[in-house]
Amino acid sequence: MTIDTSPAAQGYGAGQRKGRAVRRASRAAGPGELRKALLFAEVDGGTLSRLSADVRIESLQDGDLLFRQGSGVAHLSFVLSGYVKLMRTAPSGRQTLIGIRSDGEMIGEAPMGADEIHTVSAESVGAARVLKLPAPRFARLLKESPALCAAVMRDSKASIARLVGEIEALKSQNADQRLAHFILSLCPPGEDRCRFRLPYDKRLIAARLGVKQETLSRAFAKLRAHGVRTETRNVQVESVTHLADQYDRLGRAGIAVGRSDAEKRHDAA
Amino acid sequence: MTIDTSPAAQGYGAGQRKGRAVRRASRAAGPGELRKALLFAEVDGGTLSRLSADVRIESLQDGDLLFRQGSGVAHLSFVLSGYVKLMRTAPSGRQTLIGIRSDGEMIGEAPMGADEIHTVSAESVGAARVLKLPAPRFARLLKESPALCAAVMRDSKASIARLVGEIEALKSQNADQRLAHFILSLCPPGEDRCRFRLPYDKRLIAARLGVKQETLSRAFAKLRAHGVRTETRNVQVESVTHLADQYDRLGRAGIAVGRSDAEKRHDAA
DNA sequence: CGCCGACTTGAGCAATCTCAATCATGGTGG
DNA sequence: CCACCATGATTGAGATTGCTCAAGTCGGCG
Repeated sequence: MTIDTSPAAQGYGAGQRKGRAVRRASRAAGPGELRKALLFAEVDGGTLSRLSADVRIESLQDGDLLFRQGSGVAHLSFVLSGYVKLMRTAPSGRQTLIGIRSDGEMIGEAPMGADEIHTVSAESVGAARVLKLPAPRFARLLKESPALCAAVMRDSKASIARLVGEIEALKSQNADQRLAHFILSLCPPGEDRCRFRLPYDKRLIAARLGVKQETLSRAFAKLRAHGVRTETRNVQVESVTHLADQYDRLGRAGIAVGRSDAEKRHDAA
Repeated sequence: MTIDTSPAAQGYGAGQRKGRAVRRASRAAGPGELRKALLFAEVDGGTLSRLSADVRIESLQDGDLLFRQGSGVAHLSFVLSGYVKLMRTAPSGRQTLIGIRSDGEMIGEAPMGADEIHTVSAESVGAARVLKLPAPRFARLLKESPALCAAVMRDSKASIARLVGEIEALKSQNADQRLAHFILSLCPPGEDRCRFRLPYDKRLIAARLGVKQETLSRAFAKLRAHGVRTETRNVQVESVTHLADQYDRLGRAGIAVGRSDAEKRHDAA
């Protein structure tokens, strides 16, 4: 992969530690590894073994670039361990976090044919291992395997649901609420009092929630009053149910669709 | 369709003009009508004619509810004329606009089987006509037709791209920029000076851009200095290129992914 | 004419960003 | 071992953006 000089490439200078396209330790892999990709959970073994030729596993270091927005789609990749962040780069050069992928998740979109272009860039967050299979082979099998089609369609639906949820959050919740929701999503189910480690640093969490780092820090401080302790990356939640209850109280008005009928009726009352 | 009393149903009281599930003038339709759905643009006639049984066309009035978030997916629908808005309702009852569909566009997601649930509500904006086909029939044909699968996957990709763009906009642009971008997207291609009509009222545009109506009004006022005149729903753009150039100047810092390498290099210089 | 809905405008306030300083931590070299 | 530095995180102060509430305008329409 070459380093281009288009406007979209701003921020990836040669010799920089971050953003380079260097990868280490690429090795071959078999069909067994493919099962680790959630996409293939319900795909038949026959299709999987046909897919498994030319499958490779690569180890990435923090900041390694997996692919760049605007470049051609050569592989379909999955996270085996670690985290990979997806970003969009505006013509101005500004980068916006679109999502973060972890164990078993697909990185980017499933290629359906030749001549596809990456709509986002993908970069490793810390050390990570990814599984890559050649896009042309995948696209070919996609045409022949209804099971694979079904898997891709299911995955797309899940992606869309996730993105819709994100848009809803950005439009209708303030920073405190988004952080509360994020923390609740990390709490292990079952326990009301819990303790866990943040999956990545606060800078990345801030980007994920769509706020500045300082704002996130203040939001964490505000949640302390609701039973959320943090020391660096460790979080302790006094009571998950209590935090969930306080949810709307952290709220703001939000961006509605004009006035809802509920509001209208309320006015009339 | 019944009116439930769950929290999510707030705002849909019986007897309200808006939000009711009443529809008028449902009539049968043939395979010819199906071609108007963009999803089917490249689907073979055989599949299409098999899909066409039980296809119906319905006329909606402003505020008519097509389906409600949380209800079962009974049909796959397309806009034939007019606009349909997609909204999510939070447990608190607050509604957030997720998207707006117009001519030929699919409303919601393609059903893949039984037991699917609508993740959003759909409501007519002004008068509209929609085409509906039974979900079970569509799901069955989806299993048998690779062409249909390909169409659905292509559509999902487009949806994802649209949603990603929206998230990027919400995270990295301020209200002025989002409005400028929206206006630019409405300008007919080719002409530098142009004049057109806004597709729907400003309340809905505000919800789409994720701001309050008052904020939108002020954003319009600010764009006047950049050659954008508006009188009610009519817009005149002095120079599309000039507006596009002014784009970043309307900007703010935005929510980046930590500091980009570009910024780091800039500091060093 | 008078009302209604859509839109605009103004004033104040709340949330968030910006800039800057500080602090803790871990690693590095002396 | 300690001084030093880089990084991440926190905190403070002030500016900006966008929201809230409220009033006012405007164009249709009965």
